[in-house]
Amino acid sequence: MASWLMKSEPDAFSIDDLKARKREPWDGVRNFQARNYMWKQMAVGDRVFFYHSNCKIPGIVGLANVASAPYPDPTQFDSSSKYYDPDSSVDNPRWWLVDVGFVKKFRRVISLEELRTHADDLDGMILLRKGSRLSVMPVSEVHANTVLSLV
DNA sequence: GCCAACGTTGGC
DNA sequence: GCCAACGTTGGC
Repeated sequence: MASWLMKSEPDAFSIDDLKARKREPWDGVRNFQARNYMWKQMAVGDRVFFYHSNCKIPGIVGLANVASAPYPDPTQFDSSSKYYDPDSSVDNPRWWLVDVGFVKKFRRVISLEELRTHADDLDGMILLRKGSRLSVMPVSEVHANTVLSLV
């Protein structure tokens, strides 16, 4: 089972929202690398670390899982959506997503600041790389276990 | 709100 | 194919 980290701005969609909704299509991703992870590499049941970005205390706030096979992001075909992509077509969709399912909310936030204090164990973690802006990224087994040990 | 870092676009 | 310009991300 692979592990992933997916970022969300809590003002837009938080771990509490996922808890309430149980499951959510991860729409709106418009970055090719992030899309490729969802499209080509994720498998149903994979672990997902849910990360709150662009907020007071950025950090990992809980666990989710990959709850569906990849399918075309419907928002790309919706001209009223801010994620509408006129260059995409139903026959040849450009953007793919998976559904994400709620697993658990951590009792506390494993903040970015805290993660940085474990630089030895988390060496090479994409999230911690300078300038990293990926919103969907793989997490190695070692890094995943380190994060879980902090919870 | 600032701004560094990055991805994407488009002119050439 | 280069690269400047632009828009976005996201920590601070």
